[in-house]
Amino acid sequence: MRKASNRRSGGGTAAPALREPSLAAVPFLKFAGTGPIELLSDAQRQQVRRRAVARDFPARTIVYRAGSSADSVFVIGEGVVKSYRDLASGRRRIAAFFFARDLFGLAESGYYVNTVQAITPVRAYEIHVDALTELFAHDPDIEAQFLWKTVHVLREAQHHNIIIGRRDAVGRVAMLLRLLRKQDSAGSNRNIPVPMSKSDIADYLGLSLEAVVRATRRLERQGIVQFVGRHQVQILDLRQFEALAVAA
Amino acid sequence: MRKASNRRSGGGTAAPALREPSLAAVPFLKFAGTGPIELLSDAQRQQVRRRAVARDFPARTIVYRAGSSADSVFVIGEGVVKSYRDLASGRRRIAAFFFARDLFGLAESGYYVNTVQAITPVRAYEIHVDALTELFAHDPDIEAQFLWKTVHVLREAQHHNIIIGRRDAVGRVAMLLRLLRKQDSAGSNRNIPVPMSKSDIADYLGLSLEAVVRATRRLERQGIVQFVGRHQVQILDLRQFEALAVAA
DNA sequence: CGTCGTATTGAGGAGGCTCAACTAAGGTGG
DNA sequence: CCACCTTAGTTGAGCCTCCTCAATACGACG
Repeated sequence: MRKASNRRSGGGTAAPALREPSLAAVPFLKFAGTGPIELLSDAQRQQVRRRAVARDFPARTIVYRAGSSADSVFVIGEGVVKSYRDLASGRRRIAAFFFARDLFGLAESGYYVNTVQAITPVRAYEIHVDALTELFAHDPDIEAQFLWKTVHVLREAQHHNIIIGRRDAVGRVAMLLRLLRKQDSAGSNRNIPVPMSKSDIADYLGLSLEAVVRATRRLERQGIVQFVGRHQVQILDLRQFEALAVAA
Repeated sequence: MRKASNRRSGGGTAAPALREPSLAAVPFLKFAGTGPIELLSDAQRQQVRRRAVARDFPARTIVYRAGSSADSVFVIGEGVVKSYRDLASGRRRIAAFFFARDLFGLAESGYYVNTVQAITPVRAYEIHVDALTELFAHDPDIEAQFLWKTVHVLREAQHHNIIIGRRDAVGRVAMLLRLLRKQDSAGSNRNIPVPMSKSDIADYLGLSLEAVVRATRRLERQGIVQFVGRHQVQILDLRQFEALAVAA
């Protein structure tokens, strides 16, 4: 299914073929397969790496704030961030969670539109816009890959729209869990990592914290899922889970 | 503020500098101004035009259906379309309305993810994906413009997220009207064209038709706006209107 | 001047929100 | 090691808004 380049799960011993910064997306055009694939070739990753600055953000660190000058875009090597905006009403709306191999740094007229904050410790590659321009000029094909990645993010934003369009809290929570499941391990796993807090989940789903809690509790009482600590969910009844999460 | 090239509202007499297919977006980078600008140069429009097929879609025509093979992207010359998906629940979610100078044709793995239908009579430029590839190879700068346009659409999707995140129907309707107002005439106008039906508005806002009706009626009863026929709204109290639409 | 799709209005019920009190977990300093 | 403190999570009661169902009005078009 996937072009499984030379994957090796061990630690980095003798210069493993550079795997970061890596970009993943479901392609725009037809291809053999259905899931996300790696967009950048080894050579392209090197090109990007050369012009990027590797940075580490401890959990909770603000990467940038909405309204500040947008000088860079970022590619995540490892970790999870949230991209959000605080509204006049005092509410916070999380526009997206970003994971390894994601691209973020959405700007408008040179200023970031959202605030981005690390949820877990994050390693990211910061690419200055000048470097980005240079990169695109040097290799137009890299530009194409960034375009496809942006299209991918756009699709995800539309999916988010569909999620929060549901009126029932249980269904929305189920759909988010399904997202997190696909994020991890190609989605055949019954244990889902949930790095973010329930409060973050509420802000993402457009619910109150209480509604999220009640929804998860109901899922547990019905024997569909079970929380293992605060940051992992176990799926007990996959059939019912999918039924809820897909029904839309 | 805008590069007001040679605008002339009359009919096309002696070869006016080709204005279509035209792409508009708020830029990614800093620039002098704040609204959307034209992305393509005259030469680039010619390049695009050469590889595109001009097509006319009467109102209500389906441009393409979700799930069908995504062979082309489209740039709108004139008219309005809706891009939507029908859910298993029987509900319809409109992901976006697209207007003149917009780009649509979002695909995943070579298949359209949404259905697109003309709301008004539409003139569009259909660009086959092969032609698009060729176009990008020929002029990487055009590719960049398509990237910026996609980023623009992504921002709009996020804004849509914020709209439907509101719980009050009146506020959501106000935000949509504000969008339509900005779409038309740089937004200094008190008369807003509303090409779509209230049912479409409901599907866009994630409300029932009845809720949309009641919300508009309340706006009218409070003397904030007034419907003139079915497809135009007049703003009576701009201050209150903005307060509602911005508050989020 | 009928007919179909769109729009409007009312009544009743469900679900999420707010407010409020309380519990659990994680981190820090003595 | 434990007391303390802070943040995250849980649960209940009552309110409010939107949804559903149902009946009716309007308007464009043939």
